[in-house]
Amino acid sequence: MESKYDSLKLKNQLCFPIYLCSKEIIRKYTPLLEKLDLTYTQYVVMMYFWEKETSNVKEISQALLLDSGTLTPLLKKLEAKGYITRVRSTKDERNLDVTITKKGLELRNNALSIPENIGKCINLSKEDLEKLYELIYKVLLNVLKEEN
Amino acid sequence: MESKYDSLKLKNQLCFPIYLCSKEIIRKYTPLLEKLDLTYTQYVVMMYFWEKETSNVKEISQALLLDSGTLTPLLKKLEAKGYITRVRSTKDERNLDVTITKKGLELRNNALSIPENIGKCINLSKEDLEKLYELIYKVLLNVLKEEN
DNA sequence: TACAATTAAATTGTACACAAACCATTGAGG
DNA sequence: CCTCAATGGTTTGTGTACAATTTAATTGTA
Repeated sequence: MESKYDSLKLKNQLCFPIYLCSKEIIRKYTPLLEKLDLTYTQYVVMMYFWEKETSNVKEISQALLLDSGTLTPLLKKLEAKGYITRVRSTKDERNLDVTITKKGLELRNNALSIPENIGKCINLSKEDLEKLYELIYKVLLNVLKEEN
Repeated sequence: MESKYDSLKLKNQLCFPIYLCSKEIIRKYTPLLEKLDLTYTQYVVMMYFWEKETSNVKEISQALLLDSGTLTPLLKKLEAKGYITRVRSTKDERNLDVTITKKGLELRNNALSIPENIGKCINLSKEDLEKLYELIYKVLLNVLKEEN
């Protein structure tokens, strides 16, 4: 029987399974990342630095869609672990120059097995993977596009 | 040029856009849910109670994949808002009977416009929506299946 | 050149999210 | 019965996550 409340049923929600997927995949990462002494978010930031060795809070924030209020303590933790350095820019003291260290760069070698490992958990065919990637990106762009 | 590190590039990660999607959609919910005095997680729990008026922490935890350590304070907040009641079961004092109140049930009427509103942000065709739903569910089941 | 507006980070406050430890209740075996 | 293992929930500790506020530095402008 239909009801005007059908759209509020959990099984008709798209966001809920996406939210669960995100949480549960991240949970799969946790034991793998423990060996690197990283959390998932820290791992994402390290992936960013493996591609761009120097940056600042604003750039990271824009690239990873993370708030400065999230990044500030997170970067301090990565600095404490010796993976990055944090120094005020001499050109513009408002900016914080964040740079990966030798230790941080070397960490990448210990992370090489992780993507494969997670891929096994996700366990999709190549076509499904590509389609999912395409659709998730489409949603992400749509959600970010809207200014309302 | 190829590199052995390619699999660690952010753009080759599937989890990252899923994680962003989840966060950003939830962010779209926030202003809509403000009118109901709910956060996203609280909203999910209320949707659960709109379908099942009485439950307990263990059942909710299993249905929504939320830890009891997350649920305890969250349910206390919903109780403080008057949307649910929390009473120890008389049959087995270990269980907590959680029941939606009249006020909590009535709240559903104020939530009716939300799914449509979010749908507009996500802005996918019917086919894309169905495909995405299917794929996300497939991933979720795979990730949950694995016991390693 | 003062000084208002802007900018980049940091801080504050609230709310998950979950592992691990804890605690009270219950049920099962001796 | 009595004890002890199992169960269901709560608490504690750590780490995001972000809105809103604050602070310090810089820039644009009268």
